[in-house]
Amino acid sequence: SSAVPITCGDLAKVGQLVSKPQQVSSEEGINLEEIREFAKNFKIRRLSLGLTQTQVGQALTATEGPAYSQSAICRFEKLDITPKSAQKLKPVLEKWLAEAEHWNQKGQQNLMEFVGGEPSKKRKRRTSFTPQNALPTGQEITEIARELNYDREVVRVWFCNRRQTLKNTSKINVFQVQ
Amino acid sequence: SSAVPITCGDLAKVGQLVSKPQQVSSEEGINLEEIREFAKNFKIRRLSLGLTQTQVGQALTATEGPAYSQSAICRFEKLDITPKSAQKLKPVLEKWLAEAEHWNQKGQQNLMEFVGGEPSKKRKRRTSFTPQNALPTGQEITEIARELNYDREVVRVWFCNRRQTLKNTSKINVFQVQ
DNA sequence: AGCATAAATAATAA
DNA sequence: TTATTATTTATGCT
Repeated sequence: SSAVPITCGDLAKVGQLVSKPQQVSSEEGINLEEIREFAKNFKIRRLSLGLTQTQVGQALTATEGPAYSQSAICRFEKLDITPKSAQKLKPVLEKWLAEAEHWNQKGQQNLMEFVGGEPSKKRKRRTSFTPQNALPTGQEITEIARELNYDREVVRVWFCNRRQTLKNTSKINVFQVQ
Repeated sequence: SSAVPITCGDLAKVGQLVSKPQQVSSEEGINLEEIREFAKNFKIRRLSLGLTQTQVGQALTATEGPAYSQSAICRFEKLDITPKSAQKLKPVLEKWLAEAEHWNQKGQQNLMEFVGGEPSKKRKRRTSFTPQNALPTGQEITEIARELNYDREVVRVWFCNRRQTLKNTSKINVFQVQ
């Protein structure tokens, strides 16, 4: 049988390409294996610093030129990104992370300042729902799921997330008590 | 004024005690600083293996005697646990993690077998909520509004706007269940 | 001592 | 990228 040509255009992602025999993108001289290695390490180092993808994105947006979304960081870590984009992003992340680690050496407080987050940002207190504004009971969820023809778990999570969205956007906290 | 005695009984947690001057629990000879160090490292090593607290808990439950809940692992990592409990849990976690790392060396597959998770467990496909015209009914809106303790009109308009947006952008009008 | 689930985080459909 | 769904972590409760 004839060999199937491997299309290696702009649309293929690093994660898909890296497992192929030739690990160096010939045309552009991009070392995919190196990128994979870095991506894996980046995640571990990020977590070691206790940073979220969102924090990294926001900090990069503030210091580097263009905007870096949480999704972008996520996609880089998962290698769900084209070699060209990865090649461009890698040095930016590398430099930033090294600097972040440098500040962390000098103390957690310095890192947080560097990242630009509120140093005292505390987890929101868990809300206790009163009977008046309680989430739908298990039975009600089941019923709604049936009526909407959705999986019960999907509906449960939807209510969970929906409440969060509403809480975040409305100035009035309809769900009682912080 | 008289000195306030620091109560250091069974109810105080490692995280609270470790910042105090005396870092060795005198009565029981527990080195709190060592536990803190280990807890921090444990988390990083766990994440490096790509494991969740739930996975660790379940695996421990399967191999070691008693049950270890996700909450238990979480509380250990956050040091929200009494010195006595921490002291008891530490060697168990240490031994297990070392073994997990050993298997991971031999390949990701081996680790997953050791952990006991389904190797092919894939993230659930993201559900596309595409409300068709008939959904939700007036009664359902009333119910949802009541459950969320929101004004009915607010909810109705929200769905109206949402449908409108979706109608403009989506081709299919069928409720899709993934 | 752990369950239920709220809050936070990661992943992804569009 | 944005908006928002799914997953993971943290915690109120008893």
